[in-house]
Amino acid sequence: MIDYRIDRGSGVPAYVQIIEQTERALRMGTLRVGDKLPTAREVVAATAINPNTVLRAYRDMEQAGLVELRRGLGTFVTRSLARPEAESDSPLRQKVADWVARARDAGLERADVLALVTAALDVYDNEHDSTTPGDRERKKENA
Amino acid sequence: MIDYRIDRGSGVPAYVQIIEQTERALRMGTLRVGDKLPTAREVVAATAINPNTVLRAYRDMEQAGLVELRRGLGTFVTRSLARPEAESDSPLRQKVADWVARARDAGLERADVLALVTAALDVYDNEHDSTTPGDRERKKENA
Amino acid sequence: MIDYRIDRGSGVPAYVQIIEQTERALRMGTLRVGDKLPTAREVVAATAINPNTVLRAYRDMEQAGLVELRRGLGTFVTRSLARPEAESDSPLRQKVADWVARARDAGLERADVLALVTAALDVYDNEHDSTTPGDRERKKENA
Amino acid sequence: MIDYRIDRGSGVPAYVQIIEQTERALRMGTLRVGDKLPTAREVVAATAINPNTVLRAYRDMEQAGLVELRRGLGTFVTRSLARPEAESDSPLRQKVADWVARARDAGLERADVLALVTAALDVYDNEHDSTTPGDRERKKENA
DNA sequence: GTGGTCTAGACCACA
DNA sequence: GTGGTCTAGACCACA
Repeated sequence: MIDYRIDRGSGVPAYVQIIEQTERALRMGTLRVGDKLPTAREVVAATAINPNTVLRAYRDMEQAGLVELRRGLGTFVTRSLARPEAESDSPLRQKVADWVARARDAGLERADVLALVTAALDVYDNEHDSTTPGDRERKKENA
Repeated sequence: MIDYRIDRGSGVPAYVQIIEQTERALRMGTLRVGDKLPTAREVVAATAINPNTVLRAYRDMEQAGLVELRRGLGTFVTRSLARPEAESDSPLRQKVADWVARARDAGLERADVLALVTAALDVYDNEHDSTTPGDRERKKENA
Repeated sequence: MIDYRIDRGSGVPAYVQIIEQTERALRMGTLRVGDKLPTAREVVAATAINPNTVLRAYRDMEQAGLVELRRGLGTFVTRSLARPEAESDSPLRQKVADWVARARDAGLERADVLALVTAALDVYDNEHDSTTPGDRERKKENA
Repeated sequence: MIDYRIDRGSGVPAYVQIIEQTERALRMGTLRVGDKLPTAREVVAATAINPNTVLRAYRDMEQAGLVELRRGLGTFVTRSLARPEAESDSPLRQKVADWVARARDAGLERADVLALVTAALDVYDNEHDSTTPGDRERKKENA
């Protein structure tokens, strides 16, 4: 069961944080089609945010076609965003685990790690921008 | 000069995006103490957000001790967040560039890449949580 | 409930006046941890300044760790600045009440009274400056 | 010669700080009719603010009838705000010096001291408000 | 209902 | 010219 963590004070709206964390779990395959999301009540208990806020996030994801709200039953994943390359035994995932460990062991904070990756993404995308015109989702995804 | 990209519709407030991008540049050493940030007018020209929104971001960073707003002169970096491990010729940076290239070449989107890294960070931090009690900045940094 | 008075035309920004008055109340113990500040709407009704201006003041105080803004609930004091020496039954407070009464009865205006105290502070601090190097908050507090 | 101290970051405009400090000196008798204020150039050297800012303050005080700007000569005090009760050998001044010393020795900061005095003024003025209707300058002076 | 973001626009402070 | 304050007003986030 996905375990949401809300960072009040990050400036990012709570419902956006729920959506982001859900999408990440979908991409990682942690959450699969048919899986049940926690009830609003459960999220409230874990995060101290208001049930309406949770429902707002779930409703947004329903409109995006990711989940389905079934009255009286719960909220269920209806679409996968999983990538075979992101599976837990993939070499890509092994490698990033090694790299992250190295970075953290060297004293870098989570934010440093994410800054490094974002910078690397920017470099890659700039280089492949004019070359690969089909690659339109680049920059906009995580500006 | 840092070049802000605002993703309207990400749900993340524009002023938060400016702060996040500035902090990333500080961590990467792209922005150094004494550097001038773009004027509110320049950001407006580049991003079509309102000058007040830019100033809100700059003011928040001033209160955080990162920059100084000098009337009539501009806004200047006053504190470094740079890490030697994040320098452009560091092995860590080389490695992440390689890994990102592989991931993107395999067809993963930016969001997939960031999801993989975040998941790796979570795994690492969970493993080192109870072991390394000084490591208190974990989860909260990027919930 | 604290009752803000805005002196338009003093040249001091309205949001600064709100912060100053709040901090004074915190120092005096008039406002304690957990107390609720008036809502932006209430301040607007009482002072005829714009809600955004009130929120600017509250936000600044939140970043200073003095209060917490809770959406939908209100703004609450989170830190005390109270000094036991400033309690209402302290001899110090008795004495200053006597002195102020004498000064006012002698025809001095509020500004005269504050000028006298500021001058006395300057004299004291100059005398104890080089002597007490730990006393670094002197002059800067109220220039 | 009066020695201005500008607290950048207090939120109070620099020219207002100059006026406030000048008025305090006038009330205390530190500055008397005929005295010369420092030249803009001198203030700039001491405070690192722009000469125009100093001139703005001087011009405002000229319009208030406190000083006179004589081209090529300097700026001179033309009106006294001094009160006999505030003279350096007055009992009122002795007393406040004692009280301030006590308060500071007890560990109170400048801001605590000023908060105590302001609170005492508020109490006094509230009590004498309805009683002494001629006392119209009360609250407004230092809101 | 309470706070939060953002805008357009006026006007001010400072260099 | 650059930042700073304030406003009125629209709309959103959260309780």
